[in-house]
Amino acid sequence: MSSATSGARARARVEVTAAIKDEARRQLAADGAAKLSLRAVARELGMVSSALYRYFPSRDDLLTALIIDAYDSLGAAAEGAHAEVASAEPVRRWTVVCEAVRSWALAHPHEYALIYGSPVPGYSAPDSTIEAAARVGQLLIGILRDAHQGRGVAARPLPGGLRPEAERIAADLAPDLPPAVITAMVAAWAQLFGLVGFEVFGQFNRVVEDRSAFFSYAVTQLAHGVGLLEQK
Amino acid sequence: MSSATSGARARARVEVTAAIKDEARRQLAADGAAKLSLRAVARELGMVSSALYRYFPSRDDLLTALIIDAYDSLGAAAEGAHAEVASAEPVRRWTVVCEAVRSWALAHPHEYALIYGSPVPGYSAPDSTIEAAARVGQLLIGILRDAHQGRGVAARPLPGGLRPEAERIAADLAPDLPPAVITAMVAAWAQLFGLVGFEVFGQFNRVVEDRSAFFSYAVTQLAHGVGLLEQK
DNA sequence: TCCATTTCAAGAGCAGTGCTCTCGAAAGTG
DNA sequence: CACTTTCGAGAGCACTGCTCTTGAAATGGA
Repeated sequence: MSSATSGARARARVEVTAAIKDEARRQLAADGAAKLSLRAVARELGMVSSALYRYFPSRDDLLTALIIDAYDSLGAAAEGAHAEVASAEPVRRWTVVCEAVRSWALAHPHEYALIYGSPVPGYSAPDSTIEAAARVGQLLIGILRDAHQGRGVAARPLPGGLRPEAERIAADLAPDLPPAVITAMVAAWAQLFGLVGFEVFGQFNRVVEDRSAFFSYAVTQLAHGVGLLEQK
Repeated sequence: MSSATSGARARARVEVTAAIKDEARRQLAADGAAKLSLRAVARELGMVSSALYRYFPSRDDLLTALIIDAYDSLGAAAEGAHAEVASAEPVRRWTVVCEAVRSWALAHPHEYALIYGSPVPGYSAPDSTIEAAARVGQLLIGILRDAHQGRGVAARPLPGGLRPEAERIAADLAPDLPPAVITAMVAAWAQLFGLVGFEVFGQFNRVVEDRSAFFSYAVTQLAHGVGLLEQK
């Protein structure tokens, strides 16, 4: 059967591709993206460097694959944590998602740097990444939506100048939510990664010591800032 | 005179050192830190690469020098902008400083990435950077201090668990301010760079369009979050 | 089954990198 | 004037991403 035989080839191909990504991820976790070397990956896999180009046309393409995986890994971590408290009150669900993001980032600092640190020079995010990148945001939107339906969110007034932009953002992300809420949420989204980034990248060194307590306080403030009300 | 002659040598040395940094900064601004090449810098300066090691013992040392300069440049930009509104009300001073940080970051994206993006692999910030790095934070603290003396800041209660850490932070940064205020300020400080980073690094692509309006709204919220009161 | 085509690993090679070492010519010092 | 320090130049090492060619498999149609 042609499908079986070519399937065997295809299977071998995905296996090698996966092995390359795994080894690349290992090196990434160990030394960071800057030191990820195609030749070292090939060497570790017992193949010659030029053979690797049959699977990834360039180093940047390998990195792109790792970026997408990292977004997925972070998204899965956040979704998994959220699922365990899916029926809790919104503020709790919000903080749990934020804590999951932080935990993942601390456990995978180099992968975090890959997706939320300085962008790789020549690289511009291909469309394949934007879906994976949006998962955490979607999660937060879902929480706000539930809270909104249960009247657990109080939108604060927007400054007049921001009205058109806020309506545009809301139309794109969540037409069923008040523009003021979704706009505040986008700001909180960025601010969340400011908090996480400062901790992962060492900006809190010699400033914040009890970082867990500090983070948990900060994301609770963030939740209140988007209008989520403590209830029950 | 020995001081004059050796002064001539020393002068030549600082001149060459400055020329190297200038050319390195040019390449950094053009292509980013990853593509900064010692050999290319030397080539552009008409010297051979090995000669450059008389001035910077390694590529990382050159980068460190650029990092310190970037912190200083950002700090100067923020301080300069603040000086022009030094007598305005606190919320305005706060937003002006934030806007200055954003403007500087947008004008110098690669330098911004150098100091607030992913840290360089082997590199750990030497003590010489921490002073330069603190300038924006000091500015924000100063604004809060003035507002506090004018009763223009309302501290929100801290969760009990954060109390010891908040007092530690306050003792380090501003013993004359309420721990709740200074702690909220540290969070806002990190969140500010989350907002700026998302814009500079392209995370707002296809999400936020009118970024100036959005940013100005977000940092005003931030000001209120730390307890700054709008006053006439 | 045989043959043409496609797929792939291997090797050599190119241009570039950071960095080290040695050497000789300056410049400053007693 | 001799002596020492400083500095630029050059060669060279080990490494990188990437390309090209070559030869051996695996695949698929006749």
